[in-house]
Amino acid sequence: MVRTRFAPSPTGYLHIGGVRTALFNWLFAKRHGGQFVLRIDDTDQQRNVDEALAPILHGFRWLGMDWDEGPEVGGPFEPYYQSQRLERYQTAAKKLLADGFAYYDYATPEELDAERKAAEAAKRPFQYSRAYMAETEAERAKWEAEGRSFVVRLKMPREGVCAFNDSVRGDVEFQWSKENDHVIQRADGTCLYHLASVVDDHDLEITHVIRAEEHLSNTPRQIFIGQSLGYELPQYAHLPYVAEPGSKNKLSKRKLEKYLKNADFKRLNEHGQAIAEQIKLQTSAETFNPVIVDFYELTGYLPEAILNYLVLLGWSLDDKTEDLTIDEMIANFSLERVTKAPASFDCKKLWSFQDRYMQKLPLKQKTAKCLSFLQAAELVADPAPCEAGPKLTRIIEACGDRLKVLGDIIAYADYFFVADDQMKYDEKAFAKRLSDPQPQALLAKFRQTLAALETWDVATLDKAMHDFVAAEGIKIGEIIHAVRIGTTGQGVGPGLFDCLDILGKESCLARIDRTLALAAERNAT
RNA sequence: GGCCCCAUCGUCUAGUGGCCUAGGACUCCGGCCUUUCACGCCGGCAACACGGGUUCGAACCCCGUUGGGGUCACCA
Repeated sequence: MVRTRFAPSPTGYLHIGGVRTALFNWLFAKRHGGQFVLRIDDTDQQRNVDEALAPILHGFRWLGMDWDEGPEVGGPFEPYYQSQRLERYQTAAKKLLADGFAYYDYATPEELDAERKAAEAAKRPFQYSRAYMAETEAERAKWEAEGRSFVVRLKMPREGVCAFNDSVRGDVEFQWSKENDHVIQRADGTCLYHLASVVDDHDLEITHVIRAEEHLSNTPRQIFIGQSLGYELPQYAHLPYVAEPGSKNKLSKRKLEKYLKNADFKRLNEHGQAIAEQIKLQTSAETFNPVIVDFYELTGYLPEAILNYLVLLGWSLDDKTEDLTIDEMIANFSLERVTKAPASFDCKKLWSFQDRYMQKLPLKQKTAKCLSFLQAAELVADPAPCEAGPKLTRIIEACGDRLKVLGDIIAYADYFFVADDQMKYDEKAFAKRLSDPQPQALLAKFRQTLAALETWDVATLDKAMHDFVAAEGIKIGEIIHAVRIGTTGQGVGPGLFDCLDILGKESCLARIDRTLALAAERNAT
């Protein structure tokens, strides 16, 4: 039975790189009919774990990555919080101590620091001298008489090699002599990550530890802990990390300012910020930016698109396949096809996946999802009046592939829902197309044509416009932009006849009248 | 700096000794279409880091160089 895990630390947000790691774990478990467990690595923080965890669990749910065991769902190995498993680690530490694989260390941080500095000055790698190591009661008593407190350190081997097989890197070797005696238990009795992690992986019967490459150099000490405790070791797989846009540095949550200098990243971010503003979302750069998964949910990306983009970051099916359904990912995922080199986060490519998935989304679903954005923007009441649905469907059809994310509906649809006398104008477009008397006169004249129409549909409007153009001997561009701005306030948008049709005759005429009046007013000043 | 990992178009990648004149995708650049925008269509630019081997033959194997990155906590 394959069991994998993802072990987030409750930080308050779900990092996109973390999702990629989690996704690979999840896919691997699913592929082998195994289980995926979520374990919370909260050995360090005590307060507000629930609060800091909520966005992470929410992110997993949104992405559709369900966990078989873990917070909220429970499981046979409860609890799934490291903060609640302290006794297990202490027991393990005790055993390590009893078997001579760990020792009490009475060195003060200052003494340790001095050793470290001396090593540095002598240009040799630091290795603790074990000067304050105590392995017998007598030694302990001696140090304690001096009033010293202790931590528990691993007594790492100082010769030989640590060799292990990694599912993505192949055979890896480390010299034991280069390893340090890592602390596994603090003076206050609490235990550290490496001990906790190894004990938990064993207790939770994790078979495959699939994690980011940054843990590769931690592996020897974890192997030492595991072996010393008599555990059967899991199979390791170290994934290349996700790198910054346009560089090979590890993508981090703390370097937002730097990423914003990347034009693509900046554009993606600004687009999201604009939507957030429209739905009156209070955002902070810390938790709302393209490195954090919430960003994509809040602005209306589709989870399948995100997942599809991420799965291809360090993995591929073959030389051609780009679009994969979740089922196809599960059916085909393998660690053997994971790349070794880090992959940069490419905003443009993510965007193109989103675009394609958006166009594939059935109209009915798109309508339902867009509706909640319009409601958040307070353009449509909640619950929605019954005429809103069909109208929105028509708008979305008219928008076609202009909608790249669900949140785009706001910018494309606001003028369809706003009262005629509340419609806002894009001033640049107004100035360009309606500041001269000529287009104003044409618009006024075309208004009469529209007023005279008895039927009001796309075909009729289209014909009316073309007849008008022919009769006036003008080019269509000379009138159509003025009509668009006159009725929608915008210089760009869906096909004009669709817009007019959706708006209806009464609104169109009222809006054109208002526009004409405004233009006249501006002529005068 | 020590240790470890990595190295194909700008980016994500295919490629496991001959099928490679190196394939696909995104981006970019032309052109077409077009009432705006967005699509769509057609075409194009663009890579095996370098140097040695091994071999009849190397993007693929070996060694070295260079470059990039990760990691060196009483963080996770």
